[in-house]
Amino acid sequence: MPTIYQVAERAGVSLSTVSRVLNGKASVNKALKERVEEAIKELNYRPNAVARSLANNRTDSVGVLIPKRNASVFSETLQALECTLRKAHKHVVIAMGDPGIEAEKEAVEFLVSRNCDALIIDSETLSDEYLVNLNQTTLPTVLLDRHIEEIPDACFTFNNEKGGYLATRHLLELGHKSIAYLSGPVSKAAAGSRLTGHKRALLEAGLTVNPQLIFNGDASENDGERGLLELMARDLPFSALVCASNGMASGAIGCARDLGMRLPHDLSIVGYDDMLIAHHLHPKLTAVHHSRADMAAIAATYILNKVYGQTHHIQPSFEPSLVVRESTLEFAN
Amino acid sequence: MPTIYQVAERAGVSLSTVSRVLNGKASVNKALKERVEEAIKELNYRPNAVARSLANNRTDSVGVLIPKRNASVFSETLQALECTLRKAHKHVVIAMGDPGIEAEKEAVEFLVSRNCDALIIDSETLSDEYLVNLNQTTLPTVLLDRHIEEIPDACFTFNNEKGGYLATRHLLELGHKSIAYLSGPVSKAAAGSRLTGHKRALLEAGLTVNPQLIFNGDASENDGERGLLELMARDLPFSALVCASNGMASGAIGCARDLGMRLPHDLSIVGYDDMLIAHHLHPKLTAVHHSRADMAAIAATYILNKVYGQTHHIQPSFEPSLVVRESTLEFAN
DNA sequence: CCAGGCTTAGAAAGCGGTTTCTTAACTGAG
DNA sequence: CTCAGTTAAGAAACCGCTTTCTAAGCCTGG
Repeated sequence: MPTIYQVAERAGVSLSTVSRVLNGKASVNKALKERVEEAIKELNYRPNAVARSLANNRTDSVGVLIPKRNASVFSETLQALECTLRKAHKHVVIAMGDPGIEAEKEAVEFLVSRNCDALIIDSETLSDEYLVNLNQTTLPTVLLDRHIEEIPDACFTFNNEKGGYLATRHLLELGHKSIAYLSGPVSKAAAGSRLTGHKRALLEAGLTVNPQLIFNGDASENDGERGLLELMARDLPFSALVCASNGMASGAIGCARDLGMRLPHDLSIVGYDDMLIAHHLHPKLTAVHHSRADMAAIAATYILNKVYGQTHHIQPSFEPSLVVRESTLEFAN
Repeated sequence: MPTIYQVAERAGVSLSTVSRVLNGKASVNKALKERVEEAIKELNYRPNAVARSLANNRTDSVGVLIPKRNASVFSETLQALECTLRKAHKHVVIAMGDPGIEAEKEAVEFLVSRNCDALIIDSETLSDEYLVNLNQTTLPTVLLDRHIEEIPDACFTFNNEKGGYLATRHLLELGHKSIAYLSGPVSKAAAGSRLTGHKRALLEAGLTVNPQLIFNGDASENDGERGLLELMARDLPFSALVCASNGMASGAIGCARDLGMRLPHDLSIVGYDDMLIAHHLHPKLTAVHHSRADMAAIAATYILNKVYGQTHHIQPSFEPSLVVRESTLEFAN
């Protein structure tokens, strides 16, 4: 690998001049500039990124921490981040937290020790305090799908309340009056908001919220099955079901089928968020959609602006929408 | 951030001594060593990875190129790579090729320009010649799911022939005699091998290979549907179908259902490779499975040995296996 | 008791860039 | 024509660490 020194030698100039040509910050004589550029081509020279980083105190790399969650969440997010950042010549260093707070802290440490310029974190586990501290004292950090009071600018979240609202309103518009709900863990803000939206839709429609129609699970496929069984055991008839995650929807659908129900005729089901699952289930699942890709791209752009002094326009718009597929049907008596 | 110099000062030694303590390569006086370690703790010192890289001419980073293919392939591979490499304190820099040879070359360039120590590439697009040259003249490179004659050691592939064989043999064992086959693009080695395996199973069972029962598609869901329709139009009865990709299996299942067929009673279907889809389809899809995670982990370990002089034992065993779910049934005349 | 061999610590030279500082040359105004 | 004021190129310091080189100190054996 040729160095800047060899380029200078070949062009008959000092290495400062070569550097100036490379960075274009200071003016250099046109003739010299051309000689340098020629030398660069002839030697097939490429500046050493490491040396540059050392001198600049900047690595042009962004650390990304995504837990080993389900495949589609993971890859959609990462693909969008990588794409946005690479266009700006930043690279993505990745760490995948094993579940567990210690493992995730270690992953963050790992990223920090690699001298990333910024961090993008998607974690439910790490504490507010830790993240605020990280952001304020160590590295600029943005959070995906999470909100923390102290650092609102650094947080990017979906409008889960609206998502829950949309799901339920869709069913209401189809004429359903008795709508059950499989909730994710309400200790998590996202699950709580979705449920809030569900309730708002009911109230707006003049209906009452019946806690007997709400099941609290952990968002897993397994709990989808358990939830449906338990709701049915409560002996309160319902013609539609909102699942706050597509994993639960998948479990519920399988369970319903095992029970001999015909879908969507006997039960309309709305799911949430995982488009890959939604597409492959049968019936194809009507579900609330929000674009993790959009969120990721915006978060990455925010970093570009904040850390690298770029000036992209950001329009933080990633509202949920409802994608109607085949799992919901008009209420027929 | 404290530097090694400040540590030296505080410990009252030279920075060479601190360096030696850090790297443990040369012996240092026990008392001094303790003083240094104390100073490190007190200052909360962490060596600067960039400076270290510059001095060592080594970044401890491995570039990974994975095309933006389907989510589960992507994330399974990446998760395994990251996990294996991080345990060895190497980090993963990621680039995602947009489809297209130029975009992928650019992505490789990007990784090379970041001074990665090695490359792990999963690409169907890049030419043999380019990859051989890359491996031999630029950076140690390993290839995932691809075989190139000139650099056999650097290639890690699945036994697709065996996979195709297993799929078909399963159906034969269930008593099926007339088995249709939806193939991926035979120009790709993997698809060709699977088909070869399929044929071998037929021949072994004393059956003949009927080209009328083979459809060549592009592995997409869409072509699964097209394929099934075309095969049925050929008016040659078949009781079972092998799909060389789960995408096609998904398309075929949807199509079969639209045609009013009952699965698996009217048609047994075997799929290939994507466990996520296989799980969520209905009926749950019996499919050939091979572990991309295993392959990725082994490839990463190979890099660890070759580039970083480690000495892990490698046992390159990732044979395909058949996961029987619900989409295949005994042939009942 | 002293020469020779080892061990160990410090000084200094890189690694490959960026940037400040210096100086030489050139500009234009008085 | 001279002198202050710019401009542009080179010299050198620096980023933080590793490693070679040098030399000091110790031990051992003759």
